[in-house]
Amino acid sequence: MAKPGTTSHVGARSGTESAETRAALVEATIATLRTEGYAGTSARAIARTAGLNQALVFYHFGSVTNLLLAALDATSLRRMEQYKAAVAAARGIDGLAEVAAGIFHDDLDGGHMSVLAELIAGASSVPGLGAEVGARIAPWIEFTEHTLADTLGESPLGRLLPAGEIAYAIVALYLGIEMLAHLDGDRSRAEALFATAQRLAGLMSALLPERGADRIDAASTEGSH
Amino acid sequence: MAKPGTTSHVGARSGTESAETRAALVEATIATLRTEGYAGTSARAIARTAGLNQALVFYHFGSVTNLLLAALDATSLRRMEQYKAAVAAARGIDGLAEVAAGIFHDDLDGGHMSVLAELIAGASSVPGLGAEVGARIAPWIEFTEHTLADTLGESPLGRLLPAGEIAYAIVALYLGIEMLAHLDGDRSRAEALFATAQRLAGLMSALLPERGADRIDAASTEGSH
DNA sequence: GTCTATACTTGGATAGAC
DNA sequence: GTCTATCCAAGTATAGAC
Repeated sequence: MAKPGTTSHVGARSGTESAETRAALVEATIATLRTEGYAGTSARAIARTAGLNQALVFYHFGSVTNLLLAALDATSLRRMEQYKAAVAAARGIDGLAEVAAGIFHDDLDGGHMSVLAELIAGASSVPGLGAEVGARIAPWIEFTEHTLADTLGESPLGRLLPAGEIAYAIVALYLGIEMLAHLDGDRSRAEALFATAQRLAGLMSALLPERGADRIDAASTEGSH
Repeated sequence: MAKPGTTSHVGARSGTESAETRAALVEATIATLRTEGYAGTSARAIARTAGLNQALVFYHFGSVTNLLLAALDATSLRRMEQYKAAVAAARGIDGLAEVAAGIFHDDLDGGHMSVLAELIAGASSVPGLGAEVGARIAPWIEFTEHTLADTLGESPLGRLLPAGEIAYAIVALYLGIEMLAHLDGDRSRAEALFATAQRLAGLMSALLPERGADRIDAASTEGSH
């Protein structure tokens, strides 16, 4: 059968307009997910947002679920790049807290985290979706873990806390905050929380040796674990 | 019009079987939400689980959404009672961590938290649902806040941390963990996290004065804030 | 109060014209 | 590659018999 959608398809042809249509559908999916939620993101709704025909969803992606995953991949990629750049520029644990707060704000506005939240939400209905979404979250936990290890790796606190578990907790917390903020449309509590986190991070950084502050570029060459 | 469903309805008649039917539908809703997820919890699916007719959902509750909220109310009430009893019996911050871990385990098995998570998930589709669910989460944040204040209220840590924000964070974290654990069906990471939390709480309680340990019954009579 | 039957709507997915 | 037209499944909700 060889459905076009799944992953690659033609896609990599010369400069065909097909790629543009695919991209437009992906963007429309993100926008629809953001404004209408998971349940409101049907092939018809996506096509309407994109100003395209509903049948194109199935021609290019095979199913709505596949398009949903493609959309998640797209935002994840973009966000990961931005996170990495922001984290690389941050100094110490208080710098990280600042980055987290700023990015949370961006995410709520841009709806990138919403896409993930909606997909997690909808994952319980479609059988295979949960595992697929889970696989796409794993890199975020790893990224958080590496960032943590690099920031407070050899400090007393770093030795006390298992980085993997803390990373898992941070991702879970971030996700939970997003969902709560999404519920009543009230992001003030979430923002107050990030403000407090920044304050506490400031306190902590004063107590800790400023590891990672001036050796960011050396991080990848270090094998100490 | 006076739809039967919304909140009260006849309900409080003598010993009518109507109440039993309502209860059966509520229980079936919880069970279905747990096994099929939000999207799979239709009036038909609920009725099938209950061994009843689909039309009864609308007769007794007016709409599926109302029944969903009734189910959330039911589990919330039950869980709140269990939480309060468990917390009242706990000693100090390490006792609380133990309670949290045990209850998390129960919740995953019993699916009480799943109901909330699914409803939060689905809330983005139905217009008014988000606010309704949010209103039902508020008591949990308050409960957590009171518990925190009572446990480490006058300790140095208690003075440093704003209880309201930490409570908000804890609820968000708990929710996020539940959603992540639900995703891939892997609860081992979550349980490892709770084990670590217990270990850390043990460390902290050794450093803090054991406030709240022997004055739980006096908590409600205290006005100090 | 509970059932059967059904009207109405929406969404996934495909066939086939262009 | 994109469109129109259409099939089919599943869901909400109501009417009316019992």
